[in-house]
Amino acid sequence: MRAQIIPIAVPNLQTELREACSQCNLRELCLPMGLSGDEIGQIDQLVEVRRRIQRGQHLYRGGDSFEAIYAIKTGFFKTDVLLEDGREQVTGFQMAGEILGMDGIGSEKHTCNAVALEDSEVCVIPFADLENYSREISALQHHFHKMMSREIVRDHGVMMLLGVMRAEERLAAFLLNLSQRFTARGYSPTEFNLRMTRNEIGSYLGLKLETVSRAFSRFHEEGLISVHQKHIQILDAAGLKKLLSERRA
Amino acid sequence: MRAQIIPIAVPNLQTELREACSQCNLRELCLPMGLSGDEIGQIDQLVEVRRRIQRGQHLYRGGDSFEAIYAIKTGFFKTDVLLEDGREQVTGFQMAGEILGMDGIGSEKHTCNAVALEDSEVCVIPFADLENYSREISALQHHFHKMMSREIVRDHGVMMLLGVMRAEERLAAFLLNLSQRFTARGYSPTEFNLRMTRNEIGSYLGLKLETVSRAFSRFHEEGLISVHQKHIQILDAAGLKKLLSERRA
DNA sequence: CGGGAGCTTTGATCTGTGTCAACGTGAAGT
DNA sequence: ACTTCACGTTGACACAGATCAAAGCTCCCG
Repeated sequence: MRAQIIPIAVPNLQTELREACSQCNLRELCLPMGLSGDEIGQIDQLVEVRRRIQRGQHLYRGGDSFEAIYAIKTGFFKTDVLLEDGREQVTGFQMAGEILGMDGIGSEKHTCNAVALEDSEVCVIPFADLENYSREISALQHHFHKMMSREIVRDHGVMMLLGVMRAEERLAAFLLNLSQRFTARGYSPTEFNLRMTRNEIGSYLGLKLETVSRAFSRFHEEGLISVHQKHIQILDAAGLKKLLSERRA
Repeated sequence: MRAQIIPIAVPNLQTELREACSQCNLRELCLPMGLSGDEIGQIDQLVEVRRRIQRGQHLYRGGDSFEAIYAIKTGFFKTDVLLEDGREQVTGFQMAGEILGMDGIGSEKHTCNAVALEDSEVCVIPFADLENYSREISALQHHFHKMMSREIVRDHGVMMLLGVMRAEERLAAFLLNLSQRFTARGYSPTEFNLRMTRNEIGSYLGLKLETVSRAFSRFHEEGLISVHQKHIQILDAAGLKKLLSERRA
């Protein structure tokens, strides 16, 4: 059921592909959201190239020169920033239809790392082209602004997690957020596989992996979720939500 | 030396004023950064109105409908988000030349509160107008994208603070960041007055006010800074930087 | 000039999460 | 089937920062 893919050999095991937005089943979720049929047709040339990124490989690294943003076609990524001493902060997990690379616009260099957590494909959107099309298609311009703004709002949510929530609140918020995003993509709201390790979850939530593991176990004991390794089932979403709204003395 | 200001009476104690970007001494720092003289002239009509916000008043609140972004002409703001139970996360402190309100683009409503920490003036930039001008003036378009991107990068820095740094590292990073921003505005790199309370600093850094106070005292004892109430003097910037790069076992 | 409100400092104690350590588990390869 | 390796779980203990409490400093207002 997936659109036609023509693999072409390229350097370092990544494969380039062609694909038009107008044919893409993510068009309602991704960059073209809200564009008319005509307008989507106009931006079909915007994505000239798709790139495959194997699990564990970097899409880009902090310091790489910024040329393009990337729309995730399939797969799952994390972005992180590193302190000189090696401490890592995962700044986000991104899934199909989400955009990577907007961090690089401001300085013309990427400022974080983007790593595939499973074999993935991204649509390469040369940024200069995007700005050109944006000047012609105001719906595209506006939607791009919305996406950047939402990234800022998302980041505020993470600050809230990190700044004021306790460990179990953080994990509950994390699970509910994943559930909601999987739902928007047509997957089960209650059952999914985590693509990231406990350590990566911990780094995102500002916790150590042991604390994440204990919180999972606690949720399991309390019947809120069922956990088997990376497989998660949400048994009591309302219970998880209650954790968030109930303030401890 | 300040440009002409014409006060006009308006509701709720705020005053509207007119001011052209081409006359503004912040033009090298603010939205018009990098525009040619001609281009700055073109956007002079973009800012139709200036607004005075008294200390303690809101420029906007979460939930307010989004119409405009704001360039700070003078003064100092904080932005924060609230949890239902009242816990507050300060997401940033903004000073002259910085932009407020980009959080609202994505949902057409503001998603945080912006509060003046001292009597302030902002230039109101109607967002629809900004998008229109952006389609004509590509340097403006590009610079606006850079500003949004930098906001994202800034937020990643805060996540790093909150996620992986210890209390004294957070405060050191905070002070160095303020120092650098004051410097960029022509103020002393080593001596300034904090506009925010210990509680607000704590909320920004994910710490309690007592912890912030103790960290200030500790820096003082160690000769890194001198603190008298809100007046801060940085005595050993290198020492503060060292705190950041030295990892504790 | 006195009183009070808001903010800050400092001390004593508590606690959630980190740290360290040992063991369990599942997947991949030989 | 056995080994290996990366990842996950669990327990015991430590500690950074939270919490609780009291007192000090400034500035404003009457």
